[in-house]
Amino acid sequence: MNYQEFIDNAGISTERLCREIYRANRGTIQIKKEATVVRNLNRIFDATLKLSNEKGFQAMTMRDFSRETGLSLGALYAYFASKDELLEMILRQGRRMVGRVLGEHLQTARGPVDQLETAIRLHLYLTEALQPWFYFSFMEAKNMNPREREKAIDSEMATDRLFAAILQEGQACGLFRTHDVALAAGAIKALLQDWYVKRWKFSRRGISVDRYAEFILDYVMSYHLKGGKEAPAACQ
Amino acid sequence: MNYQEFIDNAGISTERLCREIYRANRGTIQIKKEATVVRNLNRIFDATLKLSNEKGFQAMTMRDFSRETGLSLGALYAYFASKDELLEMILRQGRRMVGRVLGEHLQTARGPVDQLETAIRLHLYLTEALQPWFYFSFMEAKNMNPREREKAIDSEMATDRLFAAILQEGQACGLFRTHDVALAAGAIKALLQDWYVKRWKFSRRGISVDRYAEFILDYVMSYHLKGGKEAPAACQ
DNA sequence: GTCTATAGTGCGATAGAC
DNA sequence: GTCTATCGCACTATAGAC
Repeated sequence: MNYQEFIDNAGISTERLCREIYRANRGTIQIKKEATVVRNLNRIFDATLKLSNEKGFQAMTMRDFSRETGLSLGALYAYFASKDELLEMILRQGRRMVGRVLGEHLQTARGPVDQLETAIRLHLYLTEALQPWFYFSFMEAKNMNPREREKAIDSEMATDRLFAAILQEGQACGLFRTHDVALAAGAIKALLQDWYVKRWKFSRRGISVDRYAEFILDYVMSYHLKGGKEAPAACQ
Repeated sequence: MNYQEFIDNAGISTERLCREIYRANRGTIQIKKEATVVRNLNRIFDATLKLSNEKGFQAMTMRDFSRETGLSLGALYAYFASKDELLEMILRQGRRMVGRVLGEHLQTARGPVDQLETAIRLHLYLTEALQPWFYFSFMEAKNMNPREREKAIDSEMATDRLFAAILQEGQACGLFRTHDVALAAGAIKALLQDWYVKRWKFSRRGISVDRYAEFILDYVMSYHLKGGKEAPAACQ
């Protein structure tokens, strides 16, 4: 799998995201014509991520927001009841899409090495495709209300556990060297996170996401894989 | 070197930091009695880092701040002319202390392996000792004015270059395997950064800073070191 | 469905008493 | 050196015209 293949298969598009949001929030969104809602939600999301990622969600005023979206203050409040609800809507829907994509693509791999590679590529490609959302979610987490923050922490821990489980299995069947799996899983996560948190650095250097995927895989495997690359029978 | 030894030698203390800040800002601080200034600057710094790291510098109001420091609004403005100047004062002084400590301790190492270990431990221990400041500086960077943001980026790039130079030297003299040094330096930085950005995760698991230092060193060295650990003569 | 105009709130910063 | 009291402003959110 490379990034282009991932994009072709994953079914990630802002259009789809906005349509899902509309259908999930028919209660709070006052506008009734689906085409209008989808068009404007697109603008609303782009503007929120852009302005927040430039100067923070709290610091983004509704006037900035109105200018960026091209909608008036009054019109904006037809789509959400408060700034806080806007935040929640974006986070919730992003989480849903991330969960769907991970769930659909993770189970295909067989054996720890293949699983580890798939999980790393999948996370990296997903964060590339939704980079503004991941950056937003990461940077705003500490400013959220307790409920939203807890969900962000849950999600962080779930990723750690996913990688830890793969590493554990690889150790159990004798394919990987023995290490603290929690620390090692955290390290993988840190390397993946760097991609969307420091995107400017990689862009500046002209590093593509596929190139970075190769790099991380090399880095991680050189720590975990034993010298002889023959898989023991226990690893399928 | 372990963390305790670092602390005993590094001369990092809030008291010292506050005294330096006072002397560097005699122009803008209206209060004249040094003892008073140092005592209150201590409160001001602790409160800023605490409140900002809980909910963001922008979201911290001067009224929250007054409550946390125990000083009135009027009193606070005797120490800085605006909220923005407070931000700048804290960033500037932190940078100065970080620069001093790195400058004093980095040159002692000889040979790429020793240099790499020293640089990693030093960065890790420094971020541990000043964790609230590093976290603050990292999370608020994108909300700063252009001048401050540029300084934060410069500092990030300088660390990358420091690690890249060590790796480059190690490769040149045949001690390290050949890799993209810029990517590898960034990876080291990402692993170090995880320590102060995700401190809650490590605390929760009871991982000490010395334990994490061993982990990172193992991780990084297993990627760079060639099989035979004998250093070629060219590496001193 | 989108607009303009504005009510009501809470902010950063200051003046002047002690 | 620190306080209380308050100014002027910019914000979020809403009401009502079109």
